[in-house]
Formats: sequence, C-alpha cells, structure tokens
Amino acid sequence: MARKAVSCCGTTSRLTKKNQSEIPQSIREELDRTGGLEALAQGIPAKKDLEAKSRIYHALSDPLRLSILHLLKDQPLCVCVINQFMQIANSKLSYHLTILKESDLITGEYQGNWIIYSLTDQGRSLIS
Amino acid sequence: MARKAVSCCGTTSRLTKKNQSEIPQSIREELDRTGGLEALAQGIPAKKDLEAKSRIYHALSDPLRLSILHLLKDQPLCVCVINQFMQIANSKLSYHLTILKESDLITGEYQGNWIIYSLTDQGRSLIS
DNA sequence: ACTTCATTTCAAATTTTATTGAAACATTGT
DNA sequence: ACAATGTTTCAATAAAATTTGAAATGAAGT
Repeated sequence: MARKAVSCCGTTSRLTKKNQSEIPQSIREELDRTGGLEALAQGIPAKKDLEAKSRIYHALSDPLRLSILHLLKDQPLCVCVINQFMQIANSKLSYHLTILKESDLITGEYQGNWIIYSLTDQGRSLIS
Repeated sequence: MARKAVSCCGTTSRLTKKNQSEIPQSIREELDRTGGLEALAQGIPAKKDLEAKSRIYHALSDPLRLSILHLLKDQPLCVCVINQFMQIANSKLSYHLTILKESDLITGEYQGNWIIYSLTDQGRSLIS
C-alpha cells in the first residue's frame, strides 16, 4: 500500500503522510496547556549545572565511597583508621578518597604524619 | 640501620616497633569518647542498603538522564517528545530510559502506539 | 642528610558503562 | 494477515571507571 500519498485532491486528504500525528493527543493537549515545547525546555537546567550535579552523583554512586562518608559522619579520621574498616589496598582507598575530595564532599589535611579527612558541609548535607 | 629492634632490655624500650602508635592521638581520643571503632562501625548502613543507594545515585550520575527527569517534571511524555530535546539515536535514548526505569525513577506504559513515561514518586523526590 | 611511616601517584591491566546501527517487537489501522 | 509507526533489544565497539602493585612524595624524628 502506498506509503507516500499521491498528492492529489483536497488539502484535508486523509491519506497525507502526516495524517497520523507523531505525538499522541493527550500529550499534545497537556503541552499546549502548559506552554508547549518551548516552556518545557525552560525547565531543564543549563548543561553546566547538569554536569556539575552528575559529577556529585557519580561520586556518591559507589558503596565504598558511601561507607567512607558515613564513617566520617561523627568525627574526622585518618586514612589508617578508615582503612581498618575498608580492608582494601592503600592505593585503592586513596583513589576513592581523591574522588570524594575532588567532588568537594570531603577534605583532608596533614596533621603530623597523617592526613585527616572530614566531611565538607556539602558532604554532610548529602548523606541522609 | 636496624628496622627491627633487638629484643633485649626493658618492656618499655623506646625502640620497639609499636612505640609510635599507628593512630594519631587526637583521633584516638575522639574515638574513645564516642565509643571506639565498634561504635563507628554501627554508623555504616548495611552493604545491601549502600548498594541500593549507590545504584540510584548512579542512575542520576549522567547529564542526559538528569535532563530526562527534568523534562518529566511537569507532565508525562512519550519517547518521541523526549527525543525532540535530546537529539540522539533512539536506541541511545532507550538505553538511558531503561536505566532510569530499572532504578525506579521513572515508569513507562504503552498508550496506543506510544510509551508514555512519567516520574515515579521516588524520581520526583530526587530532582531538586 | 637519612630513615621511617602514612599516604599518594603512576602506568598497566581489568571491568563496567555507554554508543552505534541493525534487527526485533508491540500496537494500531487496513 | 499485513503494513506502518514508535520503541526496544541485541551484538559489536568505544570510552570511561576501577583495580593493582610498584615507585614517589610529604612530614617528622635522629
């Protein structure tokens, strides 16, 4: 059967390709009511903001890293103590600490021989 | 120079390996006050819970997926409309929709020829 | 300056996640 | 039953994140 209608008779031909809309009625009506596609687009944050947010979510998307955040909930800790819980290679722990640090969820500073990590305000606000 | 002290004289020899504690004083004191390592461990949620949470964060850890959630904020939408914003291959969009669906952030059901996606309660609660 | 200890950095190997295009599937109308 | 449209699934590839062990770094004491 013809996929492309023969252009022929009236402007309202029921055989024209776009006779069947690409958007379901219910959706289109709702969109018209709320301001159309343009209004919808307004609701999406800027790319930059989305990227920033997704970076933070990525930092939170690992059980190991979530554990670390929970450990730091009540007091700062040195890497050595954190590692007593994690039981993983130093370099591995360090890798995850770096990710949390770069996402500004924790901060660490030397205190004598040790580096003491603690939650940032942002980090604290994000562990429910 | 000798790394392992010759076991020799008094019990309080300042040369024994463990003379210098592995945990900094300040940390140890704080820990003692709050209940030690054991109490700390209590604060970490069960592995299962951490994994569940990290799965959700992973779903949120992508700008494309965050955009989709924002698009659905005000009304359900068919894939076709979502795609008008995303401008990506259908299969790519579908992949990300699947991830959001499996994380229970959105839900979709056929309505005529189209699949209409909408936010779940959880999905809604997570887009700030 | 040298040693020791705690921690990080690096490069390579491994694993996971994302992208792509083609083929398959679901729904509706003919 | 068949064709059309919207969407998903699949297998292959590409890209990104993670793990590993060795080597490097920083701080403090000798």
